[in-house]
Amino acid sequence: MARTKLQLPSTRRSLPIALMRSREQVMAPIRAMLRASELTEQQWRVLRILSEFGPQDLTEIARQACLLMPSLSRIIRSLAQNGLVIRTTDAKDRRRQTVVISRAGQKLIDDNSVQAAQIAASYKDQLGAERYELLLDLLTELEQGGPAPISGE
Amino acid sequence: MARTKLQLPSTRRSLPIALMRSREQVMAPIRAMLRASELTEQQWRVLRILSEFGPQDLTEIARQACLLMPSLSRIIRSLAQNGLVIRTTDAKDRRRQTVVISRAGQKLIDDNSVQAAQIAASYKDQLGAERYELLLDLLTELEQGGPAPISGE
DNA sequence: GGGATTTAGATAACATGTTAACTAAATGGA
DNA sequence: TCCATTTAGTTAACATGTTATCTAAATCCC
Repeated sequence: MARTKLQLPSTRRSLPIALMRSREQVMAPIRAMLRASELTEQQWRVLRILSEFGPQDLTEIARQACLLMPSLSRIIRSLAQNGLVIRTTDAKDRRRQTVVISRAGQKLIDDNSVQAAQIAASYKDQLGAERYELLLDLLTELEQGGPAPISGE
Repeated sequence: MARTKLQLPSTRRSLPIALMRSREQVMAPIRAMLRASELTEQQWRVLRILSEFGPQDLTEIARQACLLMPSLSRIIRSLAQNGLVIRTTDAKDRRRQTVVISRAGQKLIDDNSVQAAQIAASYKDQLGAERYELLLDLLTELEQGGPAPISGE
C-alpha cells in the first residue's frame, strides 16, 4: 500500500463518531419506552440476558451485556434491591455468585417485549432486511477482528 | 403491516448491542493512546471539532461532538481550566459563548494526529475500503432516518 | 502443606450520560 | 412598553463508564 501521508479523517466521516450517533438514534425510542418502567437501558439489557440465557454469574453477564464489572456490580445490587433479580452464592466456588431473574423481573420483560420488538423491527424496515443483516455482519466483523495491533508496542 | 408475530430479537443479534460492542472495540486503542495525554475520549472529540471547524458556541459543539449540554458544559470548564480552550462571551448575544482551541490544545491534536490516523486506517484495512465506506453509509442512513420520523428534514 | 499466583467480585475516585429544574438574556407580540 | 415565551447555558441528582486498587477464595506448584 502506497505510503501516502495518513491524515486524520474528518469528524464527519469518523467511524467511532458514526457508531455513537447511530446508537444514539437507535436507543432513543427504547429509552423512552423504558422510562415508564423506571428501568435504565443497562438494567433492561441485564434482565434480557438473564431472561434469554438463564441464570449465570456476574462475569458472564458482563461479557454478554457488554458492561464492565464495576458497573455491573452496582446494577445487580440495584436490581436485587428492587426485587428484579436474585443472587445466590455458588456452593462449589464461594467467590462466584449466580444471578437469576425473578418473577417480577420477568414480568417487566414480558410487559415491554412487544413494544421493544416493534421498535427493533422498525430499524429493519428502515434499512431493508438485506441491508440490515449486512450492517449487523459488518459490525460483528469489526467487533471480532478488533483493531490491528498497534505496531511497535 | 401485519406480518408474522413480532419477536424480540436475540441479544446476540440486537442492533443496539452490536453498535455498542463494535464501538467498544474501535475505541479501545484510541483511549489507550489518549491516556498518555491525560485526555478523555470526549475531550479529544471536542478538541478535534474545534481544530477542524474553528471557534463555535457550546450548542454547536454539542451537536457536532454528539454530547449533551450538561456533559459538554463540564468538559469545556475542565478544558478551559487546563488551558486547552478559551471561552469568550459573544458581544451581540451575551448568553452565548464562543469557544476557541488554544495553542496548547492544538499541540495536543498535532502530537496525536499521526497515531490516531494510523488507528483509523487500521479499521479501514480490516474491513477493506469498500466495505468500510458501506458501513459508514449504513450508519449514516440509520442515524438520519431514525425510527421516529423527523419532520421537516 | 504452604506460599505465590490467579480469579470473582467489590470499592474508590473521578468523568460522563441522562433527565429535570434553574438562571439570565433575547425575542415576540399585545 | 411590558410581559409571556423562547433560547443558551448551568446546576442538581443520580446512574453508568473507566481505571486502579482491594478482598477473599480458588488454584498452581514446589
